[in-house]
Amino acid sequence: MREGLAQVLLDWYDDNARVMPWRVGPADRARGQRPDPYRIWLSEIMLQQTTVAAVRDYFVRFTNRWPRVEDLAAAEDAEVMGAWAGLGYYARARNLLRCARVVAEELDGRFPDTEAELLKLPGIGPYTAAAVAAIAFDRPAAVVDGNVERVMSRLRLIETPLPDAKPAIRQAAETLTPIERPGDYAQAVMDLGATICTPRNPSCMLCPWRSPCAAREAGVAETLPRKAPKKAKPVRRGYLYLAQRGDDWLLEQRPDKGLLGGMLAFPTSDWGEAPTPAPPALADWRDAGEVRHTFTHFHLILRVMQADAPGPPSRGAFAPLDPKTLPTVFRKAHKLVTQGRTGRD
DNA sequence: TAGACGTGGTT
DNA sequence: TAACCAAGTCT
Repeated sequence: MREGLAQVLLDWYDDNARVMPWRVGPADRARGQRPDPYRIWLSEIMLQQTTVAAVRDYFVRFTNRWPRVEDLAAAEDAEVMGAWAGLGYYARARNLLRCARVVAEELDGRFPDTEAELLKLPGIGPYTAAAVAAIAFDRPAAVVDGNVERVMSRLRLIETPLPDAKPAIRQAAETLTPIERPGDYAQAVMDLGATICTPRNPSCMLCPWRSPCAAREAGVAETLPRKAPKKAKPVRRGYLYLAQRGDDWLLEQRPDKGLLGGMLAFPTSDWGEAPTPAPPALADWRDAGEVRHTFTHFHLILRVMQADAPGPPSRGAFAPLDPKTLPTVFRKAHKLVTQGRTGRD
């Protein structure tokens, strides 16, 4: 009897599953071990638009510090934002806390086990709802992330550029999702996309789906999925102010909405074509150099101004600083003056 | 609905 | 070096 495509992939996964701190591997899963929904949810939030390599240490740190969703829900906002610093997309951390508090306080500490209910929680969209339902609760939910878009567009030779191809891709993904072992299947497709069906130089010779992959057959696997061209990033400039009093630094918390929202920060001017200087205290400001940083949609060049004996600040407050709790752009500025390097991106 | 929203590794 | 890419969500 011929095995279905899902079964072929599950066989491949049984031998090739990657080991990850939040994952219950196929062998343990077969013995009946169940994943912890809290850990699956946390890993999925961290993994949004973020590589496994970048997430690993943060995940271990978070779960050591906050082993259960109730622990995370009880944490101070600033503690969690500081622990998230460096991972990026900080709205995820704000929504993470909101979600943990809803689950702890209104759902008795238990995550919902259906896509529809998960989707109602902050920070959980279509992908994450499906991933948690499938991986944590073994529901036959179709996960569609960047890996799956690539795998499906190749397997079924979907040549329509993204995002117009999304309905066809979802259709293909839902059709393939099995009733048996849907959680392992979800992880298997993503492992396939991450290790075999890669964006460039896919290892088609090693692929369990090399037959019947339509794009491989047509010799165009590497060109899929097609995507609309990206827009060029503009350059913005600004001033950043480093004021010290002994071991204390002048710091402020950024507003909850917008770029780097809710994060600890050094005071800056506005960022634009011709920024207006905005020193946060009367002082003898000196030019300490330049920091360059690239965000998702623009390049930033910051003129770093430094002062040692500033007057009373008009914004922020002086406090001890652990630079690890700063977003990367501010960590670069701190490093510039503490290690005397020119910050390049 | 298209744009906002980070970062670090790879090519 | 500049561009591209990675387990998306929100507005």
